[in-house]
Amino acid sequence: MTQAPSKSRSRSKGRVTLSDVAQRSGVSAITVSRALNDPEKVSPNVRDRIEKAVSELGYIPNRAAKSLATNSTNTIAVVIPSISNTVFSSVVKGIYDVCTPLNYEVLFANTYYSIQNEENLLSKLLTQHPDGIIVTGLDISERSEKLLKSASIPVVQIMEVGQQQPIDMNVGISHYDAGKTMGKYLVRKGYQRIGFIGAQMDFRSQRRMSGFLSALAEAGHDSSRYVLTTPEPSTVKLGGQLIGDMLMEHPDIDAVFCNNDDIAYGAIYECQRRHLRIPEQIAIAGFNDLDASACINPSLTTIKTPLYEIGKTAAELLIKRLKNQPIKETQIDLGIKLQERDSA
Amino acid sequence: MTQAPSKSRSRSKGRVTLSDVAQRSGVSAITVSRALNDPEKVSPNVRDRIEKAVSELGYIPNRAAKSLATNSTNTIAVVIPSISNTVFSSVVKGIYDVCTPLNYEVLFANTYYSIQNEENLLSKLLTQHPDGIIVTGLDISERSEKLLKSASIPVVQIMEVGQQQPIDMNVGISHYDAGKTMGKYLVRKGYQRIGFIGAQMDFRSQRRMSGFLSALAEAGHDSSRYVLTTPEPSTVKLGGQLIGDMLMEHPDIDAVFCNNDDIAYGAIYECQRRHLRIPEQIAIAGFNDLDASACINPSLTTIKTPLYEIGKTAAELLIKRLKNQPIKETQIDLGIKLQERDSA
DNA sequence: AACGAAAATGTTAGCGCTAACATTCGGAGG
DNA sequence: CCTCCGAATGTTAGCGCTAACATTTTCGTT
Repeated sequence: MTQAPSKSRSRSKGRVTLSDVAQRSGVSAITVSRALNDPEKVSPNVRDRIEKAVSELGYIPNRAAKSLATNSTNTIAVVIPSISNTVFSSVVKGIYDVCTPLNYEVLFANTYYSIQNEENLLSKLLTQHPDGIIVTGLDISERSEKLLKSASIPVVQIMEVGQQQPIDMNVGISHYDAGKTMGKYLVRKGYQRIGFIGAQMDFRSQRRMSGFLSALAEAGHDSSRYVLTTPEPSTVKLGGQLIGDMLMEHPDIDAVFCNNDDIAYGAIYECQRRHLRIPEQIAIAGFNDLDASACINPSLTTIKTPLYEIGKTAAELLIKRLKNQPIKETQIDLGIKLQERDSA
Repeated sequence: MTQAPSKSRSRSKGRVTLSDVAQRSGVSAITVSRALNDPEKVSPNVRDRIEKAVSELGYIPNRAAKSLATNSTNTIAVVIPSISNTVFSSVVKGIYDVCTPLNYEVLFANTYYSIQNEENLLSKLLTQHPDGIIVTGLDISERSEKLLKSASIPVVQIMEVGQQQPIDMNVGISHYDAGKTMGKYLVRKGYQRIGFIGAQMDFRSQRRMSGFLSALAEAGHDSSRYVLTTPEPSTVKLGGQLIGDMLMEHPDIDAVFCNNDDIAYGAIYECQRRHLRIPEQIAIAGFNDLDASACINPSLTTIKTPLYEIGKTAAELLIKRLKNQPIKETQIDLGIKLQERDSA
């Protein structure tokens, strides 16, 4: 068990390498490589010897070397606004559940909803030469688009499908239609003074709002009157503030569509605090149908979005493309569902 | 702009490399490398030429090659139970906020609270040869511990500090003390039949529970009577079920400490549904102090935990170690705070 | 027993980058 | 004008792995 004398200018840090395993098991390095990556190409008894050596030496393959040699990283990059947003953590779970068993590594970048950030993060991410990339949204800056295209790797844009042409593939829902669905629903329910409150107001929120308002307009409602938005990141607390401000200005409002469920929770809490009965005095609706939405009092009428499925489908699509498997559609609308409950 | 004829057995995929940039700017590869990594080592006018070539060619460095040459990946690995858990997404944000600006890549693995998973994920993660690693919890299987030690990289264990000796460094809070704090508080408030409900019941939850129960016992309460737990993952919905079951068996219970805020939300909703007044008829307390806890009705009495700070501190500690900077303490208790509100 | 094809294993070189040492350059000091 | 020294740049080799081709072994067939 003597250490081989290191070469004059060696930079090795003494880690166990493939050749150590090869030496120990009396075969060449490439055979060990095959035993590990393609076991059926190696005879059973050699394979056993190699496995024994691997575990005795505690060999851990070096992925960087593999990447360099194969020109592929088995990594997929994911660009999302923020992991700490419940919405995206569901999406991310879907991505993980597909990638982990297939041995794809997942790399995140959080843009925090800033386009500037997106460009920087993107070029940083590409430094890792991911095999494929999942990015949030269809609205991408020209520079980002250029970066993505020049990387010449498959791209899936998620969360949204719509008029805009995706760079490559696309999985999501139509936010405009979602807004419209809710607008029609509230009109149909007979509400008269229907409002909208929203935070963050990224592109998708804006499209939800415009779908919503166009439904109201089509029904002859004065749609622009009861709208209150802020670019601040959306939180439960902010939902309370927004509904508060709205009620201050329009005490007669009788239904509010909230940007998302978090805002809706805040709105519900604030209404309770003001002893407004929901939905009799004021109806509240949300968007996403998070887990808690079915439990809150009153249970929240909202739009159910297939968050986990978006992540899962996007990852599957990407990996199919990477494995050159046939792909039926490159643009997938996973649809939404109006979840009628007690709050509206 | 003719393509250099590829060598006989080239495996290159036509990506722009350092040498392409070098050729274009009329210097050697190493000079380009220096211009990019250590700009002040290169004369200004050469630097300009190189920068120009980089942007003209759209050069993106290959991190795998760099890792292989430098024997360091600029990557830190993070092992947590689940990203989709709000608690961990705060922690993760803390980690990101430290790592991203310093150009450290972050790699996740979700164990979903399974020790078996942890071992597998760990060996997969180590394949990437991260420079350092952050793992959740002090309770680690022997095999995992061996793996970590043999990787000989710095390790920070997070979420919890306690009796158990950490492998290397440690940032968190004492869950036992947290439970005890809440137990004492509820006793002091004069509640008589104090219970505990909990889901998931991982090691940390168990320690919270045992701290809590010992506080009750010390105060002469019959602590074991009003306890209801389940190993299922905790959700808001499950909180409702647990309190429901608890009330079925012990309708006289007058205070309940919930495993975490999500369970507490579910409990509050369910009590509302049953028209039990909180805190008059039944007090509810939680753990973590998530954003929504201050907004819910009634606002939730809970234990505030420094989630973001845990992530941030852990990442800072790890990076200090990686840069061989002096470290004052290797075990940091960030402490908790009892957040008194209306629900208890 | 000889042949040939398939299976098993080996050799060589190169993926893109940087450490370590080597050389050249530019300018201050005599 | 030469010497010397630090700054700027270059040369060489190697990080750990695998693609591509090369060689050897195995084994069924005639």
